[in-house]
Amino acid sequence: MIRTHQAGSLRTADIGTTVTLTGWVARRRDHGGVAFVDLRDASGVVQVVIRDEEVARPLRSEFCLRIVGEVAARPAGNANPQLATGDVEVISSVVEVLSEAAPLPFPVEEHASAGVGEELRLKYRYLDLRRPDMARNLRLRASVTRIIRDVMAAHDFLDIETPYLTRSTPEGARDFLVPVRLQPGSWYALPQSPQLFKQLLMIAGFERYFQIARCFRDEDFRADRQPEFSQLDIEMSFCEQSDVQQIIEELLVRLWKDLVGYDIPVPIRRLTYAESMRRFGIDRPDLRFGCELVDFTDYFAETPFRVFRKPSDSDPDRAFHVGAVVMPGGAAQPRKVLDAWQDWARSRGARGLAYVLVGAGGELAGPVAKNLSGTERAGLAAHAGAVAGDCIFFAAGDRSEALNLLAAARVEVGERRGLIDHDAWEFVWVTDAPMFEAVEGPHGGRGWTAIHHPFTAPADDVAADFHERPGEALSKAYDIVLNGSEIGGGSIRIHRSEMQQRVFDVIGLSREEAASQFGFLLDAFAYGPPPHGGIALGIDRLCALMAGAESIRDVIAFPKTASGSDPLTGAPSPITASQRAEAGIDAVAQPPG
RNA sequence: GGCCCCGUAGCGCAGUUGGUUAGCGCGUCGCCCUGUCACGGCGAAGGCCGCGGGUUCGAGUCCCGUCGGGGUCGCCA
Repeated sequence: MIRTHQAGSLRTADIGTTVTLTGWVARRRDHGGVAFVDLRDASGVVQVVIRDEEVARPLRSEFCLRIVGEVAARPAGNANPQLATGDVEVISSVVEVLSEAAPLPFPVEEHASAGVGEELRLKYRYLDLRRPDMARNLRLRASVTRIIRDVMAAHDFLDIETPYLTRSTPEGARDFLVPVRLQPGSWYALPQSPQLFKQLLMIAGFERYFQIARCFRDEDFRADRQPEFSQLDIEMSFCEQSDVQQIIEELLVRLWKDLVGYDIPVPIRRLTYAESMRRFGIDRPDLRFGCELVDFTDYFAETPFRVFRKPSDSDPDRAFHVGAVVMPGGAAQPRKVLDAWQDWARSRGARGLAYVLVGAGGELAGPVAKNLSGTERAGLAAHAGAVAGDCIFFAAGDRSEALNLLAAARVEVGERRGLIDHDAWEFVWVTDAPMFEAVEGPHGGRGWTAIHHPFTAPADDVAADFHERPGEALSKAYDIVLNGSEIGGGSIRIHRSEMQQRVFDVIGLSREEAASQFGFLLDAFAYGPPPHGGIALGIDRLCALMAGAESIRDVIAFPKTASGSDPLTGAPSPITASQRAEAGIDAVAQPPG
């Protein structure tokens, strides 16, 4: 006698044996004095024949059963050669109802998995997770973390936990805060990432650290953003960028080979940030299709068309840009559709999206064309790389805003024209991002902020004059991008106090502020920190992409809705006055000393 | 915080220029059929049309507000 709890794993080789199965009733049907129960567990479904109708009749969907029976081949002469529930069935001798089930709030069968409201699914998440596709997602996720631990262990990385109750730092995203009963008026913050702790671990001499860490950020939601999320956090000492990339590539190759059945070509291609922005207008390019952007800034330098000319009153520090993206076959779009593109652009905060249609004979049409000079019209299609029948979309203005619009237009073109191969896996490293970007200062002046984070090392630390011209300084940062989604990012870190101090100077963080917020890290840098660097991979996004899920909610067991609530538990919820008092929420912290 | 879409039976949806008794499929319940597998047949129950105002002789339908869900821009070092 064999015992098994894996209904779906029964095979023809098991015929003749007696098994014990546990699971849920997926379907029950009566035919010819025989009752059939499709019994489902997390591994799949098997059909059980119950000869006692008195036993079978009360069974309803989602009753939890234990069944003892003999595995049998299916009888010949079945009208349907495509067996729905496996190659074998079980003839029951004992059927025990372990627990009954109320009528379901929504269908649990796989074929009905689409189309149920998300809120309802989350309220009954334990039923939602019984659905085979959701169960598959969570099993996939478990496989991902298992392989991560395998690969990390094979390379002697230590799994070290860091605090979830830690110090609030004003940099970056909004913190989730936790009141502290023992020190009324003082608060912990939940970590946005283990960044500072993993750097301290490097100083402590653990040369290779990893952790699958939960991170918390109190920002608005997206389909790929939750307030708490998981990342694979890695840090290494005495390493270069290529060392980190090599580990990640080995990991990604293993994951995709074992779980997707795809061989990722290595080394994964590299793009510099500058090249990515130039060709795709974005630092996370989708390389599954072409339609690369074309720079028209110089082409239109002397244009009579005002929209494409740099305004005389424009900020001299902000680069002016005219760029284009070609929509193959786009000239056939009716006026109504072209107008809809304007609405689309305006919904993204742009003034509009200029376009020129290339006619069958190469002649240009559309409202923009007549504003251009004869010379400009003559060379336009060739410069854009457009042919007869194409539509050329233009964006003009502040360079970062124009590129932003063009990048979105490029993806939109790819989707509308069906240019994106949805079975493709296009990985790319994007490297050499700028250290800083200009921001409005607190009093209206010009300031700088770190693009990656303020512990990222400058690309050339020999010259190391980044503080002289912050806008031109590049960093040793590297992001890993898959199909237009950023799935991870990291950098080589600064390991010398003097350089760290200069970064703080550039971003306008005073010595007092730096000491107050990061003093413990700066102190640690006084004790011989090794050169180090690392990376973090977003596990939720990674799993969502692997599973083909549209939202990371589909690879998280108990996610939250867009307003941050959990319909299952009712969290977040008000607390009582006594809880509030005991937590010391309303107390004012006494300054030390 | 801005913008867009959606809220009709347990679930998924339809509901015409505002018109009389709000429909369909699945599910549920009852009966029948019986090696079926998204079985089939007959029948029944099941509705504050998210909520609150307004316009109108009349509102599921139009307007305003609000709540909830989803998407997106800002935001996410």
